[in-house]
Amino acid sequence: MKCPEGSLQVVRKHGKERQKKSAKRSAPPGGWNADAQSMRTIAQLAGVSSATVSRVINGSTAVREETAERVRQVIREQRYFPNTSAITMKYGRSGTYGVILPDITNPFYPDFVRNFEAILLERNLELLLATTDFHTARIQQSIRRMLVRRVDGVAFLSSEEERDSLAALVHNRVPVVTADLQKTAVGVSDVAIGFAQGMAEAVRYLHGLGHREIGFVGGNEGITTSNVRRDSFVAAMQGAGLAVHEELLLTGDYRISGGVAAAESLLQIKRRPTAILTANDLTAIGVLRELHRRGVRVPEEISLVGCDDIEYCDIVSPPLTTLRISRLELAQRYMTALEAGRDVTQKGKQYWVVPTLVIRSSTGPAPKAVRKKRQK
Amino acid sequence: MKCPEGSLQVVRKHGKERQKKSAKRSAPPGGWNADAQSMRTIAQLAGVSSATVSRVINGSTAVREETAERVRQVIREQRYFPNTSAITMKYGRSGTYGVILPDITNPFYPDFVRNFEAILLERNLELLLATTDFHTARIQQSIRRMLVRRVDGVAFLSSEEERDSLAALVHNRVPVVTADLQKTAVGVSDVAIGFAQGMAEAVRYLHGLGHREIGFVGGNEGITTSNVRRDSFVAAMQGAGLAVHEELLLTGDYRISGGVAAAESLLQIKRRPTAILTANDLTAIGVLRELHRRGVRVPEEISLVGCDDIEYCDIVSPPLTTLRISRLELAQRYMTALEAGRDVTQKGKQYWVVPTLVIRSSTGPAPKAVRKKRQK
DNA sequence: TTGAAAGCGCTAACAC
DNA sequence: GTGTTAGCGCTTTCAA
Repeated sequence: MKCPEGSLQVVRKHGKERQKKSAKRSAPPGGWNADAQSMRTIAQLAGVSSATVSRVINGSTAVREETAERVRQVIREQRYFPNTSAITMKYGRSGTYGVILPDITNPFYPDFVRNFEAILLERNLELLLATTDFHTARIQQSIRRMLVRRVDGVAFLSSEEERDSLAALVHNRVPVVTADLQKTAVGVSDVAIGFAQGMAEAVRYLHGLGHREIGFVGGNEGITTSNVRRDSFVAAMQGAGLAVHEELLLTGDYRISGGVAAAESLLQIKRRPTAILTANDLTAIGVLRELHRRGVRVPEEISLVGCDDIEYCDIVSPPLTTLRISRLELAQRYMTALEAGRDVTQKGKQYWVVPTLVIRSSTGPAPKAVRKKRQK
Repeated sequence: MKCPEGSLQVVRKHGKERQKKSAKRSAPPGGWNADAQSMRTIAQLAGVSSATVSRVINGSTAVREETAERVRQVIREQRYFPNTSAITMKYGRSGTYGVILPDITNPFYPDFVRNFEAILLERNLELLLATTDFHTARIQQSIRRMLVRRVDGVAFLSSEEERDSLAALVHNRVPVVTADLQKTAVGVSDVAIGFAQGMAEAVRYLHGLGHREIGFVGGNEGITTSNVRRDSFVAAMQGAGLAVHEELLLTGDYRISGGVAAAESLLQIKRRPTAILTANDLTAIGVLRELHRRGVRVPEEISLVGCDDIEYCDIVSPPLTTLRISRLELAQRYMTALEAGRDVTQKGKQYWVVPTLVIRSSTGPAPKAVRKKRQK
């Protein structure tokens, strides 16, 4: 189909004719022009050049107030709004920050997104969201999406360590902020959760309640953030002078299902713990659910501590004791890191968010007495 | 600051010099060029014109295979990726769909986003997310964000009816798909939930269990989707030949807090219902929580039915009976509607998703006998 | 089969 | 104080 009707095409509208093009557009009787308007349209209607329109929009003082007002008037009448892709093209930056998440169905992340979006909105910035479902391929795809959209920075909350993929961002001058990797690199900052303190506090608290056999259900095997949490737990136990039993160190998947599975295994073990710490609340909820199903009472027989403090901690029964990680603080830290990291030739900085222990009803005194009685 | 150092600026790099500009960029020793690459860079390295590079990237057959391969080689070596804002500018469309949500912390929506994102990904499309927190100002702001980013369509799941704001989208040739308004307009399609059937099924089920005094806790007062749900409930009751008592028709806010508040009121009322239907699961969870706190047993004293079937229905105790709305189906319907609605001069279509009743443990036989005994 | 060049909307450097 | 114009990266005629 090469336009058989032809002749029309012969009229080339090149060169100087460009100027005339949008002049031909006339507003329909109903009101304003349905076509996307450009600055030229506005300029012509206001009897100025597009440069002046640009100046008015960007608040340049070098425009006579009278002219500016006329331009603003036309802008309002025409309901004109700028085309950000032109601006993006001009500057090579898009006023957009990317957020890469592992799993948007974990309530922790929507909460983060909500806070982060609010911060961006204040700065008139945009959010580009990508979720990875813990898949490496999706991570790489997400990073590419960020690159082609020319984002100004990436908040990378996907737990997996992806140095190589992230390098592509840094090479393209896109600062990156990772989650909880506890290390930085050129162009890559990190926001870590103070699990050392958090786990220490939780273990101390449980120890104070008389617990000595404490189990841990981590996140996905091999993922960096899982390791950090597990190691922090182990360190906390040692710090409290408690023995860590390998068989009580389980892995989950940061989801309810993983908690359920871990609880199943835990109940098979002879050395049953009197308390369980988990890598996140969903895991704890899964554990709770399985314990409940098996008729194990919480906290009478086993105490349970989650991590994150998602809203649902408070609706399960018993409400979960948990290590709260403030999503607002996290979002703020990310924004700070992103802004401070704009120069990707510099080494990134390390930021911290310290969790706080929120005590609810899933924890109680260790059941020594109870167990002894039963065993008789 | 008008460049006092002057002389350097005198060398204007205009006109034909443009061609030379990127030729000066040389790849650093480490490997590939850290500057964002353009097609010109690739073209020069491959010894072709940028038009040819474009053809190769877009799979035009009119390129000799040998040339094409050479170009692909350079693209790989240079890790080149296109700049979408240039494409957006060229076409006036961005390959992005906007999603406007009321509240991303309601697990229903992340679930939707997840499914919708997956569908977009298949089509190589992007997602622009905005949340409104039920505020009109935020809705308008979101719509503007969609406009300036030149989205190709908007999935508007924010419950409030915003005909006027949405008109701005349609005027700019952006098709809109609303949620559950049960009406369409030029350029505006709608995906509605079959609450008529759903509520009828739920009421029939409860009626079958002997319930006659059934209460309803809706969503935010005055919001269209709230009205639809309440009206569907009322119709369902009438259809089942049951009386609707005004005092048993309460409003909530689609959140846990609203359910809590509604339950408080409900327990004050003399005519205590034996069953409660709610506008969504969060509301039901709130009701459940308050009933639990007040020592009212579910389902022995009061049966409870939610709506949505979020994951947390299954972790509260007792697990919630609910009207399941499939997020996958919803996302698919939205995509279909968005694609079918591309011609904004046509009237939109009405689509439906029918909920299904999922029976868990929060519902049981009406407690007639129990109550009578107690009253003695 | 390939290249040259216009043009998408915007900004900024420069001219007046 | 305002206008003119190049140029951001890409696609797409049209010409060769």
